[in-house]
Amino acid sequence: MAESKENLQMEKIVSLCKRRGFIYQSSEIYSGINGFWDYGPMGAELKRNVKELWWNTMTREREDVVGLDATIIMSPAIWKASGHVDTFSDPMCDCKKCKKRHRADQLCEEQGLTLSKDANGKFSLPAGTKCTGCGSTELTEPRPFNLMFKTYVGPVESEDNVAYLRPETAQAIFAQFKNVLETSRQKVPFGIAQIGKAFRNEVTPRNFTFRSREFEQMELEFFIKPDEAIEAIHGSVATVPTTGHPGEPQPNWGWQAWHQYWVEERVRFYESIGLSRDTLGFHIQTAEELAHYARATTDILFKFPFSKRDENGELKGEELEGIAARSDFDLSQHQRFSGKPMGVFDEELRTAWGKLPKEKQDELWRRYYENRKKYLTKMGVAEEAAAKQATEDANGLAKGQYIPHVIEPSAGADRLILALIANAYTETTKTDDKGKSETLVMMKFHPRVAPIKVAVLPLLKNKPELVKKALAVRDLLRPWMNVFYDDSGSIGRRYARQDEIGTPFCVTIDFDTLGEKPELLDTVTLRYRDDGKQERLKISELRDWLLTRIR
RNA sequence: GCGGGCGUAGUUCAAUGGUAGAACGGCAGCCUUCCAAGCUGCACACGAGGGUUCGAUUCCCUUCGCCCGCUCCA
Repeated sequence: MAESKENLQMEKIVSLCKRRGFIYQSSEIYSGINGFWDYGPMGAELKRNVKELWWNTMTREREDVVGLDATIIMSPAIWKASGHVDTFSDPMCDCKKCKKRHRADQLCEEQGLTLSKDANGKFSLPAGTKCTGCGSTELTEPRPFNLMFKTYVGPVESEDNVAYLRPETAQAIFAQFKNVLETSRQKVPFGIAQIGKAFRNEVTPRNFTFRSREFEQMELEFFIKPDEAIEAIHGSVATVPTTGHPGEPQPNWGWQAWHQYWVEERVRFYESIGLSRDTLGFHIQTAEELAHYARATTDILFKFPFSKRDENGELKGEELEGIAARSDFDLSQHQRFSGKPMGVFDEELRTAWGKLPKEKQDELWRRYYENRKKYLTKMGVAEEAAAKQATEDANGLAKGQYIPHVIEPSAGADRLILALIANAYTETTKTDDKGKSETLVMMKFHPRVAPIKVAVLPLLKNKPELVKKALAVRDLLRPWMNVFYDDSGSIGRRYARQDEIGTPFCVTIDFDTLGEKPELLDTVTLRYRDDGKQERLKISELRDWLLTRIR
């Protein structure tokens, strides 16, 4: 089979990843395990840099976001409240004739039949269910496709002890929302950030690490006031342009402004680590695609070599991150399921509410009531009970109480790593004096994410003074950045090796460093990765020169 | 999970029913005054299990993994 260009490109990237120690297949000596990948020495550094940059950008450099590091296994009740237990398990069956696969529940529904489920949770198709593809009734028994990894807590493997490896990190943030609120001295609007592993038993892991069964998420849940509260306090909700960064957060921002803000903040982040806007794509989810509780979701895409093309032949891109406006769905669910209040009290709102004209109070009360009732009835609460609860909630709003709404920028760390690798991968063809050409690979990582920041190289290995001086320079820089020392082979070979792992700078200790030209004593050659250009720098200035470029 | 293709050093490839070669890469030494120079030496592979056979890397089966297409992607 002829392989596509995109496929070849990915194969080259996969092979580079292995050859240079970025990514290996998990358990490779036992012929691997589908959907799991390990990071080698270079990959581990790259990933650390990315996670640290995300963490710093999202928490340490902001006043309004704090961190959390929660467990992977949590109470199974969390996954009932979040809806994962129900929606993450679809019964599937295959047609034995035409091999088409169906969702058993959908298949039955289409034919006016009901999928039955016995006490053990085993599904079975009613007699006469036909394949919609070929009409055959020869279908396999429905098998549940559970996307959550299951395990047992404690020594007894019984249904009572079932627990799940988290399929997303977000729920832990919601579950700990009250604790964080009470111990962090934050007030809405504020966010909770978390980086951590998540697990999904994907039907088909594909495209190298892009869809893995074990992966790492970098998620922010940013809690904001409901628009009704903003309107009560500020008179109206700010309108911001639908394109571009809306600027510094303002007190009168509603969910739309905050959503726009986070989309643009995240794009700035990607730009700051080397993914220019033209390598990214955007997908604004349509009303049909949106989850029922979501108000808007914008996906930030990266144009991978394996991405599909649109009708104009342009790469469409694959999701790196989704920024979702999730209303107050998540905290509401946990409030209902746990019975613990998830609302906050807002002094400012209570004061402002009291000063509102009656008509305004009524209008906001009504809108909040309708939203709450809509949510409750959607979740299967009976009409009457929903109306009662929504009334309580709206009365609460009038007293300064509400359940915060959420803007959720949720990024995949491993997808980002793969994007950075694909983006950095550059081939150049070099022809030597004899007309012999060869292809050289260079990883053009942004210095901020590059696994190794600088390589220190003595020009020659067999001159002890050069080696000694080079080791001293290495030791000078080592406390400040990831430095690599190399003295084997020719200098050109060592440069090429560094190019292939994406080291942005090389420092060469030569005879001038030792004072062959007295005016150049204690200076070094600084060589740039991307263009091979060189300049001379004083050793005394080297550290600061590098630090300004790798941060 | 289904269908198709594939699986030989780290990588890219070759050969073979009688236990495998190369290139590049790696390591060591010599050499080398700036972009994969040269010389010498060394290490490293038939994904796993079973079957057929006197003998299997080669043929068959199973399994694991990779790629493509379906399916799935809350």
